[in-house]
Amino acid sequence: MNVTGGQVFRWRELEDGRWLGVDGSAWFAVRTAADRYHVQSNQPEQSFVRLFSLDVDLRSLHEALLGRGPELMPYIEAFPGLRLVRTEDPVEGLFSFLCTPNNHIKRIAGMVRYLASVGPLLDTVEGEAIHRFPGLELISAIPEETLRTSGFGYRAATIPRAASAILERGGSAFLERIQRLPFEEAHQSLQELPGVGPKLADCILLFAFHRTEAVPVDTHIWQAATRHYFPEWQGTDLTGKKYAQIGAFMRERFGNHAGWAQQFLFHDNMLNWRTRRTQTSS
DNA sequence: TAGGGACCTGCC
DNA sequence: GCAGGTCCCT
Repeated sequence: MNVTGGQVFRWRELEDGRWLGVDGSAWFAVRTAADRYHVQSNQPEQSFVRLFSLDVDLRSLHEALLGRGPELMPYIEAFPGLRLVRTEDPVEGLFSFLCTPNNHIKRIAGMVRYLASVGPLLDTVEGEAIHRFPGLELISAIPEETLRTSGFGYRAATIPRAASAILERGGSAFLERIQRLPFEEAHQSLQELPGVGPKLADCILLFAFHRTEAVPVDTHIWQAATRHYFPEWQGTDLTGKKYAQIGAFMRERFGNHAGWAQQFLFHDNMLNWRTRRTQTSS
């Protein structure tokens, strides 16, 4: 099973080889063995099934994707177990992605872990304190200076301000509205929040709200898109207009599965872009 | 719209 | 320099 997305920021490997993760008020300690998972959790099994979309039949999903985009074949074959997560708490995904701009995974994970530590204690597992991710009020109350000294850099300012902006718009009601809104409107609304541009809006929709038609276009998807779909753009820069065109193209091609297609392209390029660039530049 | 630069920090 | 961008300014 391969999983990418915001929620992986709160998964880590324990010394005994198990993976410990938190989602909403649920925690999971997972041991993988052959083709099975052994899961210890404070929640019933359905929570785990839901989180990892284990109820999604990958075989028919792959067929649907390949029917629209045969160019995905090598990526699907390379990552046959790739899945989108389906998180419980949009607040966690939203604020996790506010940590990502112009940043790298390792540091992002540390920042997300710090934010989580502000939340209420859920449990203690293997000596590890498990925190529920803080709610909007708690996040909005974190002083910028505290985040600055905790290594958040300039994101120290946007994170509490974004929480306040959501609260001003109704808090959880705003989040529920985002969930129901047509895609383009939801994408626009999220960009009212400080620190949220087109890319983060797509990440938040895909990973925090499980809007599977969302297509975050980062450097990896830009490379894949110019390789497969827009060869005439090779060597040019990604602009706002091209960003929108890539998403629209992917949605037209893959419909509500565009986000899944994005994941295959992203995952492949993420793992192979260094060698690929070496090949093409030499 | 497109182009350019600043922005925190840490790793390659 | 650059990393899973955004914001602000010509």
